[in-house]
Amino acid sequence: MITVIYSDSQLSILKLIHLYIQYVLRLTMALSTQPYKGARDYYPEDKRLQKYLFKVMRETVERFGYEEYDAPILEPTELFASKTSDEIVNEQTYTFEDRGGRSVTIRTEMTPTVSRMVAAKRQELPYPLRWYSIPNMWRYERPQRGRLREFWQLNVDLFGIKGIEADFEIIQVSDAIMKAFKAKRDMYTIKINSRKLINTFIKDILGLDEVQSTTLIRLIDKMHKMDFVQFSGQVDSIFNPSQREKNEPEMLFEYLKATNLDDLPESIKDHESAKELDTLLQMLGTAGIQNSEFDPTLMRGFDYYTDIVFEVFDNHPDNNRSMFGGGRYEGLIGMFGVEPVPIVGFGMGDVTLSNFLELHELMPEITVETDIFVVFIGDVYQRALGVASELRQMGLNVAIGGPDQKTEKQIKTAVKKQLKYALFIGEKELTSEQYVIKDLTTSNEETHGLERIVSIVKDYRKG
RNA sequence: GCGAGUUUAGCUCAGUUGGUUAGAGCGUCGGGUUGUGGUUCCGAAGGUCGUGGGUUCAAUCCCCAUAACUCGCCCCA
Repeated sequence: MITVIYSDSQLSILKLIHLYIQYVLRLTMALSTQPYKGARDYYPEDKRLQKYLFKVMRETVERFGYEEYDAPILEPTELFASKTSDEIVNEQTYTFEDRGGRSVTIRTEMTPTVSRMVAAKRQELPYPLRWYSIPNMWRYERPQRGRLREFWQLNVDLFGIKGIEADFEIIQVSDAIMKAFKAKRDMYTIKINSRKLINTFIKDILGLDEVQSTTLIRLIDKMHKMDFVQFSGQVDSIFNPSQREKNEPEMLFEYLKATNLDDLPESIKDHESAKELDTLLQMLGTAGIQNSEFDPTLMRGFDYYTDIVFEVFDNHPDNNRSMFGGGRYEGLIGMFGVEPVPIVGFGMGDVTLSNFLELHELMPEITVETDIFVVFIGDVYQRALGVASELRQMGLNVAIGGPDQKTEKQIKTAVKKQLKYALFIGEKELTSEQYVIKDLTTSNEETHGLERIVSIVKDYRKG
């Protein structure tokens, strides 16, 4: 055992060294206050907006009889690997091993999960099944406008209806959500296409093989990103010489230029998918959704959708892009060894929706959850707490200043919290049971009993 | 994975053709009012000019690298 005895001056030097080390640590090791790349912090004012968005979504889809479900954010990696392409699983997911050596993946979409849930109770669920969810998802990719790593997505799915009525309902729900957000007809366009129709045309009528079709679909999906000369050049290179001799590329261009079903080439015009599209567009028109139109170039990815697809486009010149969409797809239900179910659905992301609402100035001012802030004056804090409790029992959301805060400070706090009302409680008020309620936005003050105060606040809350 | 732009006070941004103590507005804190804020007046705190290296007598400024952010591309379930 060695005991070291320091002199006073040595101790003060040690203290200085200690302080210096702390200082250096603070400089070099200070934690970043930034949220993780591509993810957002929700401060109360942000969370309020999100609550508004979700509330409108929930109220709208529930009016159509959809029920909310939820599920874990983690799934076994196989669930995604089986369905999605290798590139997505390997490069765009958060995948890791749990402590038991199992590979798990944070969900990047809801389809595998909802398919698993429906398959598990395939026989006992009531059809038509109307389900929705607002899950958060993670994709490992570079953030850019309208795309982050973590986002929330309303998923709405209708299971068990084979006919076009299901597609109609899903598009109608999409439109109802836009309306519920106060969007006007001219702000967005609903573009509709049939994957079955284009597949019939390029495979059965033009006679393209599987590889040609896939390449072509992929190219059509991108055609609005290039000029027509470039596009037609690339289309030509997909067709083989004998197909080119039969003028097939020109037939394709005729097809793609159609702005309504009557413009389609004669060879495909009477196909049942064309008739279905026609019925669908008529149903939408009858339902007052006139801003829906046929767009033969709409593809939405490659393999996923099997029949009707639709996309809601923002008409604003600064944001002329697809906001969200959906269509009919097989899902993964068959993979779980049960009989498949017809599914039509869509997914609506919160980021693109927020962009839309901001750009069209549709984002409302959201009021704070707290109704009223109690400002106590003098040595009455305990008794003011009693009044606050009474108000809470009467249905108000009530906050109170810190026990040591001066009156001025309490008011500043209430104003900074953007509250509408402050309630002043001092000796005078406690004695008379008449309290001063102040409207912080107008500086107007009135003196009332608690009953009257509660009704004033509740009236404001409703408005 | 590729490319462009940005990074100076808590926030929004000036600025220095390389030269002593780097500025503004807003915000924050304290005071002029012991039962009342948002308007006014006075005062204060707050910056290794993103990080590391190089050139130079001297770098916040020039060069290189790197990170973060923003916007595109790729991809998009």
